[in-house]
Amino acid sequence: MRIRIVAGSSAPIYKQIVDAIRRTIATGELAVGETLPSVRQLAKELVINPNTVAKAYAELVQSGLVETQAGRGFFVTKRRCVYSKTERMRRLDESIQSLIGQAIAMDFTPDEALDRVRELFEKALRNPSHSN
Amino acid sequence: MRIRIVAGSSAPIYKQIVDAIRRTIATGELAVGETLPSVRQLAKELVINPNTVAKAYAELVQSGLVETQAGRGFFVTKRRCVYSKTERMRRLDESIQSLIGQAIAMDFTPDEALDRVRELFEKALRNPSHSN
Amino acid sequence: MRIRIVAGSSAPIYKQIVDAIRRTIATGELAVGETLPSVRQLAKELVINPNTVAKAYAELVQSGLVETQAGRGFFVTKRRCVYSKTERMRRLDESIQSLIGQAIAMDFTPDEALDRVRELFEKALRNPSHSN
Amino acid sequence: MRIRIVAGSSAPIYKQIVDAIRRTIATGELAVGETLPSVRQLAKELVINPNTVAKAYAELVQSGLVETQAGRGFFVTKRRCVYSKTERMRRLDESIQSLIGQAIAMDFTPDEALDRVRELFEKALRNPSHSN
DNA sequence: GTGGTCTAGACCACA
DNA sequence: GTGGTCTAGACCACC
Repeated sequence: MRIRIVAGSSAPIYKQIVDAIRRTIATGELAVGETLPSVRQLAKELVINPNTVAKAYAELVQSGLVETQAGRGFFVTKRRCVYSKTERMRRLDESIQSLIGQAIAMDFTPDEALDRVRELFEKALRNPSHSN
Repeated sequence: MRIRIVAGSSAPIYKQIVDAIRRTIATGELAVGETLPSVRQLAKELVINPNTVAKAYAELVQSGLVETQAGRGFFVTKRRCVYSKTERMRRLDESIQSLIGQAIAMDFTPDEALDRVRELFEKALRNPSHSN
Repeated sequence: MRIRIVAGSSAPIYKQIVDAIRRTIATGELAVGETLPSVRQLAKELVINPNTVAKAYAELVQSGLVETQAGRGFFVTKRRCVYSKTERMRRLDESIQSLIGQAIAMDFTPDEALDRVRELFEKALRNPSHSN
Repeated sequence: MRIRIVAGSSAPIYKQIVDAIRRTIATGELAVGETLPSVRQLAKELVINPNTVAKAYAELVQSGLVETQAGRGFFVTKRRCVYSKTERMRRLDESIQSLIGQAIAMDFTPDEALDRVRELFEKALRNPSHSN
């Protein structure tokens, strides 16, 4: 698995990792039961501190996407939908609001933004993460 | 001009101000050459620290939307784009990718997510950031 | 608010903090909207590293009991039931299994353990945390 | 003797072995003076690392439940209590407090929680740790 | 080798 | 003042 970290991004590194792995799981690139790269290995690969990776992984565990066995590693869970219906909606809305903020702040029209969302959505589902 | 600050929002207060003013300018509510409310007045109105308003104004100046003349106040300047097209696109995509990861990970279908994006977008434009 | 940290405990410090605060919230000792002690202050009080407190607080945020506003502090949320029904059950069972493991390992009879659980439950609800 | 190891369990493998054997001794399934399965045999049976079994046995020896005679194996020793009464109580209470925090925070009523505790307790005793 | 916890300390963003 | 991120490095538990 290859994750690209964008240094100049506004998003913190650990968030970028969470996002990236969430996508690889969501698209099935990382299948249920598979192990994630070890904390130290990924940290070395990305040339960042292991704690930063650990923080990202901890968030994935919290959200139920990933489980951990001490001494063995992190595994993609089969369990899903940890959150209640309203909570899922709340979180989706939060993400969307953040997107809208970005879009409006940069003068994209709603149509431009929506088109791009649709486009990337299809790409994500069709061509799971074009990296390997 | 009236700006409503949402305390519980995830967006920092100064950011909310920046966005709100950006939109009042975009919609023409605040025309080129007009003056913004003074820092102290707006701070009093919103019951927040003047430093926070000052910071928001500084960001508007920085982005080129607003100019300041010492002792006279802040003025709407002629609009110009700050980010290059590719830079804008890159930043937008970043936000979108994050949204998609969230949505798929929480088992929302693309249609559900897109509909919600459209919905919130319209809401945001109809009722721009609680300012009116 | 007073939290006692037990050095010799098998539970990690940050877990003890989570538990303690969870209880003060659950019993209403810390009411909705109230602010938690600041990270640095609590760290100083407990003579531990601020990061450890921050980790505990982060877990409370994740579980929806607490919200944060950067620069202002941590607040008790009114939102509840972040988790789905099955997830709540799963988490409850996990806690119970852990308890049962302890109890059996130390040769408590089920009746002894159950009585004690009942007793402490009543105490918790009746006499919110006998500390202030 | 048959011990089932649950890979996905939160409890470490060696701990599961310790608990399982402790219970076979408590129930008399393994009588005083009897020998435990050899480290290598049990490891092979459970398809785990012999070190893990060795560690479990070491803990049993440490707790006084089991003795070892070099070259001959591990034997069940006469039972004695390891922890003082107050120490046992303190540890149990710790686990219970944690459970109560969880339960109340997730809006379970004491009755719901207690019923579940009782239920899982009975299940645990009827089917002691998947060994039989 | 793996992850888990904790410390110390830096630097930034926010109010 | 507050929290948020990241680093460096220690020590432990587990496999």
